[in-house]
Amino acid sequence: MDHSLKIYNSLSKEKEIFQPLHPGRVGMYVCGPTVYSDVHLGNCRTFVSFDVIYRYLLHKGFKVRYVRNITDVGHLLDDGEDRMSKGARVSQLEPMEVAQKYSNGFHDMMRMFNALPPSIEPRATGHIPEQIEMVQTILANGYAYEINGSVYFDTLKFIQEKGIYGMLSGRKVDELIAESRELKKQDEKRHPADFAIWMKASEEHIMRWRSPWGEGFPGWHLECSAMSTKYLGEDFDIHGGGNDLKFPHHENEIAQNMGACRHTGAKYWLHTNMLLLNGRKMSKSDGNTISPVELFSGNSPHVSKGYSPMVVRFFMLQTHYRSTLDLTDEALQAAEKGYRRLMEANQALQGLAHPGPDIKGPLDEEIQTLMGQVEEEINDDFNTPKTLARLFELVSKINSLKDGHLSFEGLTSSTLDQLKTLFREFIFDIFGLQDEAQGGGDSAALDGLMQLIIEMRADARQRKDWPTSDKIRDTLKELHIQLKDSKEGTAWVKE
RNA sequence: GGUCGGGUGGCCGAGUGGCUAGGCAGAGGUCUGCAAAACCUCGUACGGCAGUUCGAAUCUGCUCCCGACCUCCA
Repeated sequence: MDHSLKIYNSLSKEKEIFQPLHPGRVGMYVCGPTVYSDVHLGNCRTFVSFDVIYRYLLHKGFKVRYVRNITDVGHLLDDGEDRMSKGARVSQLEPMEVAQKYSNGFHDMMRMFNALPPSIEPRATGHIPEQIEMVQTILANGYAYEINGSVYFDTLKFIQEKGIYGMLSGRKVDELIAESRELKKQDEKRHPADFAIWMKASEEHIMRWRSPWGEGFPGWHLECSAMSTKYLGEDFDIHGGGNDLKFPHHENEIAQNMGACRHTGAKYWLHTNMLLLNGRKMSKSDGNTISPVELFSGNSPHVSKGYSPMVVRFFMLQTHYRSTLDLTDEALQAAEKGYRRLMEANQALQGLAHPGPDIKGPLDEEIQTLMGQVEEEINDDFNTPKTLARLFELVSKINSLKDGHLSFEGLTSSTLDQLKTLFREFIFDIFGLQDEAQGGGDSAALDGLMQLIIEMRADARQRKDWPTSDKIRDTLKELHIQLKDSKEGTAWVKE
């Protein structure tokens, strides 16, 4: 059985066996959000994907330094205005207030999705000296030029000397020349493919810092180069982000890294695919959009009801991170049921006691094989849908054992224990799911109450008092509590 | 237009030369006072047209359709 981790590298366009630069340690940088408005659901998908990757690396025993930045400067709009400044102007706040407000919202959302916080969450504005230093290095190396207080990366020269520009996005410079849009300040650039690494601040520009080239602000791509270098070194293991960042952001990042320290930065580049709504890209302008909050509350024409964060997370795991994920109401409903099935099976499993005797037979082997496959699937480029498929095959076994359709004969108690551990680890530690059916703080009282009701119904059933027992069952159903009868007694679950 | 990724059973979604995931929905059965839950069985799908092959959904060519990116984007 192959237990090595394989990762698809966007740089080589192939799956490669993961070998960390330093044994036992992994450095991972993921491009975080620009905090100028509420988090987009698509952001959530990307960060949930990397959360699973982070969690799995931790599970494998790696010491992981996970850096995910917050962009709070330099990300310009079409008209040349800074996204942060615009947010500040529109709501009459300090740019830092805008950044703080949406950072808080972003963190709240990540918590709802049960995404682990990164080890370091650096902000672009907190690393202006590092960025200025990098600009100086790139200038000194001859891959940039200064004009009127702005500094541009000399893409053409870089291409001529290094010949690697475009390796990530598969782009060619001739095309870049021919198709580049008309942009403000483009006239300053020597070549349309050049990009700003330091921008001179105009009179009305609020966010500005002193630099060797006058007052200005850093270019959008620079922060990631500067901060990844600072916290992970000139060479590190994994760099991740959304597909849409491949070009120009990551392409330029690589160019900057090469321009500054002659390294590409990360060894493995991972890109998550886009989230679609009803088969097409989410877009505010044509109404084809839904926010995380709307999705949770059901307050949107695109969904028939609300879906909990864990259902949404499970839904995301059912698709591979490199495939587009199409959000539809129907698919969410299916995911909700699947999620519950998995959770309930796990609860049943954790409660299973081996009746003995402890003998190894065909069932033991079958379960061992499936458990091995679970591990194999996640090792194959974090294939969560396939991993889930394997877990669901085990769910059938678990439910059969619980219901007595399958005998414990031939299953060792050690394998049963391993299975319990495997489920706990995959569901909670790696997939990061939480059991929402497990009641909140009032669960002790509720449990007692439900126990009483279930006993009363059992009495009624013994007396063949069907109207009473059915009334209990139906009334609870209306309260979204479902009773599940089996040979072992009655269980209940919140719907 | 350029670049890239797709089109898989009613829906979602893996897979990728023969052994043909999984979830949801559906049908039949077991169980049940009746249900629900659970379990068992079932559908034999891979856009179209050619070709390679003993064998293709999987490879090649052509074609149709969809999506993303092309300096706003996770």
